[in-house]
Amino acid sequence: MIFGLCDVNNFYVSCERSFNPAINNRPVIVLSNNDGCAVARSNEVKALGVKMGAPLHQIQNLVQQHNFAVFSSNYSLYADMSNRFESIIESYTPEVEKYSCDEVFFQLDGLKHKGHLGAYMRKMVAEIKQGLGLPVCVGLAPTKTLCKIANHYAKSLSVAGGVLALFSEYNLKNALEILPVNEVWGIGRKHTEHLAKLGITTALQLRDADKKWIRKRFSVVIERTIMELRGVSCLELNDVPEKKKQIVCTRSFGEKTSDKTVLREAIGYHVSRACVDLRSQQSVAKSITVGIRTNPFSKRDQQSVRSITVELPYASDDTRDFQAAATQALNRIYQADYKYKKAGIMLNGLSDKGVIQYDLFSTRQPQDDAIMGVMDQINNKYGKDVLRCGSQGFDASWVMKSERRSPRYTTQWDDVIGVA
DNA sequence: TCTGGGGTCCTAGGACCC
DNA sequence: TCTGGGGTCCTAGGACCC
Repeated sequence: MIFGLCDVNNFYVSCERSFNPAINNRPVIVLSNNDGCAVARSNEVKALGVKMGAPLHQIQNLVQQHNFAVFSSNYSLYADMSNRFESIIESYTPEVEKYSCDEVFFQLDGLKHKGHLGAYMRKMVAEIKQGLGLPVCVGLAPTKTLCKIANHYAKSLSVAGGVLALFSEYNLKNALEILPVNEVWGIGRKHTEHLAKLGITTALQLRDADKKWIRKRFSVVIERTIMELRGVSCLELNDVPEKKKQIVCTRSFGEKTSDKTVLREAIGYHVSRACVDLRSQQSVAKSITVGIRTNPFSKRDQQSVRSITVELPYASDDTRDFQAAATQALNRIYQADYKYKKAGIMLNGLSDKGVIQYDLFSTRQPQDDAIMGVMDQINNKYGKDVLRCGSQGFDASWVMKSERRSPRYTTQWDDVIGVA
């Protein structure tokens, strides 16, 4: 088997740089929602020791001192660049799995006729750089887990051409020997601590450990990781994107609030978003969870974290059903004496729309379905939320901060460079 | 009052990923 | 004063069934 992984270096930062070459040699960070944390860092910023997710207010000194370029997240730009990135890869091999917005797995087994695969991949890397201005690296290996590692070295060693392959036992052994075990895909903080107690600190030690013994102490997940490190492929390429099994929408507020109406509107907004998502994958949901919480970082505020799940009598994809359930849920968990910082909802128990059983006594008529369809169509055509439920409100006083967003270069006519 | 063994389904919580 | 959001998979344990 020949797997590949192509991944964009510092994706959000690279998108910003692609349209703004003036920041090519400056340290750059992109912030999370609400302009809270640094979720993407240029190499210069990483070199200064700024960690993933560092709160902006804690790194202000560095930001000033080194003249960082700071951006709010510009999701429409990143989503569009992500699609273009994937298309180019698809033109090189038909078997691809989009793993995340900046990572694509693929298989090359059918492409031996293309000649030297390393050269073929270097051509792809160059085309992505040329066409999108995005720097990418490619790792090639017999399993997905090893691809991650090959990709890691392609990046950290700044390999010429951006492509690194790991196939021979000699190369694999050298690569795994010096790799800390926490760099292995699937080994997080907890497992790293646990493994250290068993004397396992490198990827090579993990690979050569007794897999049954490890399985007893951990789970089948790590056993699979061991097999993957040995070059036995256990994780297949998921080339048909699967439907989501739950849909989550949560946001922090720009400012704390105790106002129930504001909470209701925020939740109403999330319900609408989630239901659009639900319908677009032709699913229905059986229950909705509504949650509200105070700011966990505040030392002064009284803390409260509450959530509740409401079952619908029948699985639905109708925004109105979930709005009603959400209102009910909020009434049960809301307490006036807290300052809330975040609200969210989750749709659970998803299944395919085709197979819902209507109750014999259900009052719902099938033609009701048309209403939601029409609403989605109108909103698609004239813009998000032109048509909406009243419970969503109109002024959205809870909206988050996004003070340094760059223009939507590729998805808004007015923002396209060169358009007056 | 004594009381077996096997199976499924569901949920909560933990761990991990980007 | 300021600290993101959206997912998946696995396991253990309880409820229930025969």
